Order: sequence, then structure tokens, then C-alpha cells
Amino acid sequence: MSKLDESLLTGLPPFSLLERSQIREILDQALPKRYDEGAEIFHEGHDAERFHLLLDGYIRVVKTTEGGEQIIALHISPGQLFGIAPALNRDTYPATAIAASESLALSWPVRLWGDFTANYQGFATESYNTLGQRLGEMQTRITELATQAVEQRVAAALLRMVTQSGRKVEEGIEIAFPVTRRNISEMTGTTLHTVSRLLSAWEKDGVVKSTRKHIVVTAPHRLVVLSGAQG
Amino acid sequence: MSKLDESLLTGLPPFSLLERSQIREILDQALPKRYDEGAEIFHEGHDAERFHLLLDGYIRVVKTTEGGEQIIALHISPGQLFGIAPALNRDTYPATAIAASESLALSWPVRLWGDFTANYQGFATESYNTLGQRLGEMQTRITELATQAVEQRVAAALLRMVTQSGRKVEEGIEIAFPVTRRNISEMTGTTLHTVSRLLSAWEKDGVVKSTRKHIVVTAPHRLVVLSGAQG
DNA sequence: TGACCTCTTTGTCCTTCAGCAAACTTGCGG
DNA sequence: CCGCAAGTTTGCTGAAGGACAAAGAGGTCA
Repeated sequence: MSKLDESLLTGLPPFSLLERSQIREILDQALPKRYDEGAEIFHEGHDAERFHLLLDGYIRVVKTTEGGEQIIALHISPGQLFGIAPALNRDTYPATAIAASESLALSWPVRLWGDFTANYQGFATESYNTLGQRLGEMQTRITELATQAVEQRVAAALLRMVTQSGRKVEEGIEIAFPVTRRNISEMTGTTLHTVSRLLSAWEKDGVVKSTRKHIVVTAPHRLVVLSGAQG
Repeated sequence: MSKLDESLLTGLPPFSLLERSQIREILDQALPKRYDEGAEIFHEGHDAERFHLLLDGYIRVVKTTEGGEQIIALHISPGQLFGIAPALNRDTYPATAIAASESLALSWPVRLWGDFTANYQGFATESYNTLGQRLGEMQTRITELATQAVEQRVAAALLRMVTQSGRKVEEGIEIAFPVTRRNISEMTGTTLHTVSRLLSAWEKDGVVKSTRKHIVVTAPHRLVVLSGAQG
């Protein structure tokens, strides 16, 4: 088994303050793994045995209701930690993680969490920053769901994906991972039908352009207006 | 200025593992303060200068939208820490805290946060447990808002308040702090009108009993059914 | 190449619930 | 003790968007 290259972690916030030798230590304990699109990385309620770092690809963090409906709680971009139940003292995963596109992640057994936070300068701080951001994002979504109309929520969801993962293409900014109307409906608490209608209307208006599972936002500023971000 | 009694903190989770002398230290640095019903304890976006512990009363944690609508993010019960921005490395408060009833709280300057987590056994762990619980609760609310109908959400909100602060009275279980229909609508993302209608209907059915600003749940099991907690 | 599956589009109907309006109740302050 | 403000109830109306239905469009696998 070939050794992982140290440059993988060098730039990333949780490790940015560390020595080369420390990064080496960390990598030597890591288990790298590739996931196909749609593959499950861990499952809600299961014992939290490992925590993860996404190197490449995109992850959807999903909750399932008793009724079988799915809600997308979060998207993870490359460079982010996920499945960090140990940070919250939990011993089971609170949600399910699924690869939104082909992905590569490292993982470590949870018993190392204590070591990491204790020995590696900046690691704990960064982890809690991340947590704080996610908490903030969840708050935002709660207020959106509680106060905004469907159209605004969908617009906001698109914008969020674009900011978190947008890559510039000829016609505008493309969401860098496959998204279906159903996925969007699971992020916004509506139906795929309604999402389809909205996207069709926006496409007619020249705000977005979409093909199967792929969306390009051509007029982000107009989406911002649609999302109702104040006046 | 009279000294605070050590028994105030002895039972509480964040301090349960500490020596008498340590509790003394902590108390000597605390600033106790009383708040009238409706008084603001800290404001969204302001510099997070202190973190707080609620000794008595109830706190509502509130977000305000650009449109001026309020959303109740959280209720705090006695014994809980709140305004713990430092735990997430934030330097501003993410939401506004308002006393839901007359309340008494201690507070400490944020610069002591580091000392507390470093020196006091169990303090950090407990804080992150709390955070984990709140995160979980927020997730639950997101899925509720996204998937459940208004009636179920309102039922769930009542149940949540009852579990967090219910006190047994003759006719059932009473929510221990003042709640208006408007408050409930701000927790569930609906209007006070709809909440009023629902409560009226439930009162007719003998599930709840309410007077101005006070609600007694007389048949909790039936509320559970209404909340649609699976089948 | 054809069968199948997933994703998408579009139409129609119908329920839920927000919006508007107005009256009533209760408690508090002057 | 009266007036006012805050909280509550109730009726009516209309629009948003969910439910149901059906068909088209790529992609994939044998």
C-alpha cells in the first residue's frame, strides 16, 4: 500500500498550523477510501466508529423521517471534516452520509479524536469553527423554511450550492455535483414537481440552464433577487 | 454585595465534577442578574462579551428576519448554559436572548471560557454535549418544517415545551412559562390565527386547556398522536 | 439495438392555510 | 374605575402549492 502524500493535508484549515512530521503521523493513521456516486459512507443511528475528511467529491448528509421521506441536512465540500460525532460527544451518527458524486475521503477511528484535539495545534479550534458554521447554516434554513415561500427557498438553495461548490463555465456558474429536482425538493421541503416547474420558468427567463442532473446558473444576481434576500 | 451560595451550582451538570473550592472560584467571578419578563439579555450580532448560565426562569432565543418576522430558535431551561458563542469560536452572538418569564442568570466574561474548559473537569465535555443536543433539536425542527403539516408542527411544539418545562398540575401538565399564540406561531412558522384555531379545536376535544398566556396539556398522549410521531 | 429505469415535464384538481377584517376578553396603568 | 393595549377568537376569501396522472427524454445494461 502506497503512502499518502503529505501535500494532501498541507493546505487544509484543520491542519494548517502543523509541522510536516505531524502531518505524516496523521496520514499514517488515516484510512483512505473511494466512494461511488450514491454510495453510503455511514448511516444514521449506527455507532460512530470513525470520523472523516473529504478530499475530493461531494457528500450529502441526509436525514430520513419515519414516513420514509428524506431531508438533505447539509452538503460537504472537499477539505471539510464530516461525521464528527465525537466533537459533540455522541457515540452514534446523527445522520446518513451519501456520496453525491464519486468521492475520496480519509477517515480515522474516533479514539484518535482526543489525541488530535490535544496534540495538534489548531485542530480543535477549526473543528469547532466548522460546527459553528453548520449551526448557523441550520438556523438560516429554519428561518427560511418558517418564513419564506417555496420559490424563495428554492432560489436560496441553488445559491447556497453555487457558493459552496460553484465552478465557472462559459455560460455562468455550474453546480459542481449532480443534483436532481428530487434532491432540491429534499433540501427545500417541497415536491419535485414544484421544483421542476420553477426551474422551467427560470430557464425560460434566462436565469438558469439545466440538463439532466446538472444546473448552470446564468444570472446569479437575479436569483438573489428571487431568493428575497431583503430589499 | 452578598456572596452567592455554592449550592446554586453544585447540582448542575457542567459543574458536577468540581470541588467546593473550584465552585467558589467560579462563583466569585460570576455576575448575577435578574431580568424582567420580555427583557433582552443579549442581541443578535452584538459582540459576545459574556456567556451565561440560567438559574431560574426561561429564556427564548430568537432570530429576526430582514422582513422583521421573528423565529424562536430555542428555549433555555434553568441549569443550562446559553450565549456560548465562545464554544464555537464566534465573537458575536448568533441570536437574541429574551426572558420569557422573570429570570435569574449568572454570566462570565468570554475570556474566562478558555480557563473554564482547561481547568474545570467536565465543563468542556458538558458544554459540547449541550451543543450536540441543540444541533439535534434543530435538525428535528428542520425535518418537521420540511415534511409536516401545520397541525403536526404545532402539536410537536407544544410537546417539546411540555417535556422541557412541564410541571404537573391538577388537570394535566402545564407549560411553565408564559406563551402566546404568536409565540407558538413563531416557533412553527405559521400565523397566530391558525394556532388559535388549532388550540380552540383541541380545547373542544379536551386535549388542552388554555387561558391567556398559559397552556395546560390535559391529554399528552393524544397530542403525540396529533404530532404524527410515526404510526 | 432494444428494454428498462431514472429523471423530467406538464396538466388538472383540490386542500390547506395565509391574509384580511372585525369583534371580544383580560389585565394593567393612570 | 375607566381606558387602553395586548392577547384571543372567528368568519370569509383566495392563492399557493401538494396530490395525482401521464407521457417524454436520456442513459445504461444485457
